Amino acid sequence: MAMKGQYFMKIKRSFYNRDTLVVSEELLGKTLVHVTEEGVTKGKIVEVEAYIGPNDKAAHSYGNRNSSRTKIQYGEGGYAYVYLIYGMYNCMNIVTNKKDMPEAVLIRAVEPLEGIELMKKRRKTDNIKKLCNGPGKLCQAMGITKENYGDDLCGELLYLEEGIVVPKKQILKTKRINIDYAEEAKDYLWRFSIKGNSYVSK
DNA sequence: GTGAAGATTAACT
DNA sequence: GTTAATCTTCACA
Repeated sequence: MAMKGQYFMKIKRSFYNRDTLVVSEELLGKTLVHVTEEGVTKGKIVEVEAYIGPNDKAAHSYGNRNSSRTKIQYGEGGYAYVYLIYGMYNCMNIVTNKKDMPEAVLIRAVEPLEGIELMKKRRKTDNIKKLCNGPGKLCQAMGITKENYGDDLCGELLYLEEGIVVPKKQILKTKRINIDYAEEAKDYLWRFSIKGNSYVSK
């Protein structure tokens, strides 16, 4: 089989084992891939949020809380941290930084690339713009559940591929949303999105 | 063992 | 703008 070239290379562990804010920015434009029995779905990451445990009141791992839920964040980067929120929706995070650094990046929105029919079936809608424009929605569309908790992103089922490189001036930094309880942490500009992309969440 | 709250979404008024 | 849906996790006893 011919060399696929850099645009389809799987992202390596070393990418994730770096500073969380740097990884967050560089995640934009990359392709999220999930292989399931029903088929393959791919989406371009267009919006993310960083959660840096020890100093981030919004993070589940704030103050180095280490529970059965957050423990995956204490390992190496490059693993999936999936949790159920409000009893109904799953949210997918990518664990970043090195061992004993409980940090992660929440995937908030992707642009559907492959397996769009499957996404429509799972989401029960034909509106492409609404398939993956939110953390709960993209997990539903791509079939990501807490069964994927701890999955190795350097494995074969759930991983990232190189995508387009997003120029700095197209990266929008804004405050995170829906975390008003987090006091001063809610003002951090830790939400990154691709400027003008119509698939980001509302 | 018991209870409160949440990194959301869709459907309402 | 407001609210219900729905269940795991965490804090406390």
